[in-house]
Amino acid sequence: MTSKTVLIVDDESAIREMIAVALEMADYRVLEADNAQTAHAMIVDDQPDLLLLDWMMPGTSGIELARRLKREETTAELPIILLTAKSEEDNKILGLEAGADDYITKPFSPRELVARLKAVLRRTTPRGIEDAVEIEGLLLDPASHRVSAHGQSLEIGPTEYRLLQFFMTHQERAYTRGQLLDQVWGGNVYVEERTVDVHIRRLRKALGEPHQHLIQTVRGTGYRFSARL
Amino acid sequence: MTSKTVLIVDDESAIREMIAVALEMADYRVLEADNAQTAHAMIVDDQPDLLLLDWMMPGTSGIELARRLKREETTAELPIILLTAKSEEDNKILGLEAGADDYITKPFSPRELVARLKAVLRRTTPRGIEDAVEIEGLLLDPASHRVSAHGQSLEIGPTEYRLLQFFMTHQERAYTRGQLLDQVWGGNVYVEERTVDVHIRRLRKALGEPHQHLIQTVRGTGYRFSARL
DNA sequence: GCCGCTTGTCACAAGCTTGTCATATAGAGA
DNA sequence: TCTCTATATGACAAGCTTGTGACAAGCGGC
Repeated sequence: MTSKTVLIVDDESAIREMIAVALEMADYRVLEADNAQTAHAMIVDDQPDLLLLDWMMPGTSGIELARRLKREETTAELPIILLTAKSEEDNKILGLEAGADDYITKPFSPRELVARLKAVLRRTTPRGIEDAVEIEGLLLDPASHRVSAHGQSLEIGPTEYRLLQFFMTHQERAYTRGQLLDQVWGGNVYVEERTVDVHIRRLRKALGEPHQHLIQTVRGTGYRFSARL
Repeated sequence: MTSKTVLIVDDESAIREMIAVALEMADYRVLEADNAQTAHAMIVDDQPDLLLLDWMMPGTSGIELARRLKREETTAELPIILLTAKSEEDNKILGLEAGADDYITKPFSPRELVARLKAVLRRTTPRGIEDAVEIEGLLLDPASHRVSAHGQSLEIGPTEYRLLQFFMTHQERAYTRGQLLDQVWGGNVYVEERTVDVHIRRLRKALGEPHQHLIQTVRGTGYRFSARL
């Protein structure tokens, strides 16, 4: 299994360190940030799979960041676990309202943390990362990181794989080249929009004749993945 | 699409000019300021959509201005891209802490600038999630950017799509060709009014026999979209 | 350091769209 | 019915947008 990336946001480096160690032992990739701004940048750039967010921080607070992330389309799906020293019910409510998926009060044991984190990930990644997606005989299996058409496995490059995975988990919806760049390439990469075209072509080629029609051009807009004609 | 306004703040007029040209070519509206004070006034008055801010300036520095803007509620949401001659990591951190959304080091190519600017705008402009509209089996779904009649998707060009979308969201009301031009083509475009006729025809053709009657001619005035006879 | 694979760009080819015209039709009023 | 005016249509050339093949730089493994 490809290991997940977790971004820890907390202003106290000791706490970050403690958590990081625990997560690394549990085989997660770990990123750290000590304030909301940096965190936001890292989220856009590195696209972590989960956010461990401290509730109280100088500057933009955790809640504030959570709200902002939920508002933006590209980050709205990112699961968030709030960390807080206060155990009051009020905060819990506020946190969940802000879009947090779970909530842990300090102090907590590394074991508890990892357990909750697993639970949230299990809950929030119903498809794509874990489960294989299949459509019209085209199968993408994240576990083996392989794509096959009617059992016959296909030759496909890394970028095309990511592109296909994104498409298969976001069907029936048109995306602009810019959005695809954000979602598949990651945030602050500076790439020509037309590059998307080239990868679309490579993907189409890799899929072969029988599945070409799944990747549809939406003239004047971008592309769409759809089983419908 | 209405073009976005970008405010460039830099004390060197040569740099401002260079950037302004690049942005204008990319179809942005450009404002310029050579110091933080003027910039602040322009932000309040003209409400630009994005700020390109030089980091080092005489008087109030870029960072300082950024901090100030983030503190004020009315301007906190304004996306900021910092420009700087220094490529040190320190500044990047400082900049992001001050609330910048991205960061470009001089020298940079106009293309890179425009690309980043687009990315930031895309990220910060909350994507309006419009709902699908349906009438008499005719369905227009903005998400998938598709029009279908009783499940069967229709072949339709970009302009006809926009025209239909406008009509479906503004039913039971007659519009003159001029109004349609304004609404669908966008304000400052000079096209022959008769052109609307042609697109109406194309739209009718695309809709096919069963839905023709929805697009009605209002003699002496213009057109109307209506389910009523 | 060399080799092979992946990527991002370009330049050019193809394919669609679009705004206009010229011409055919259809309405309205006399 | 006839006439005048407003619309509908079919055809087109220019302008854009997208598809392609080739290529060079970047990266990782040997």
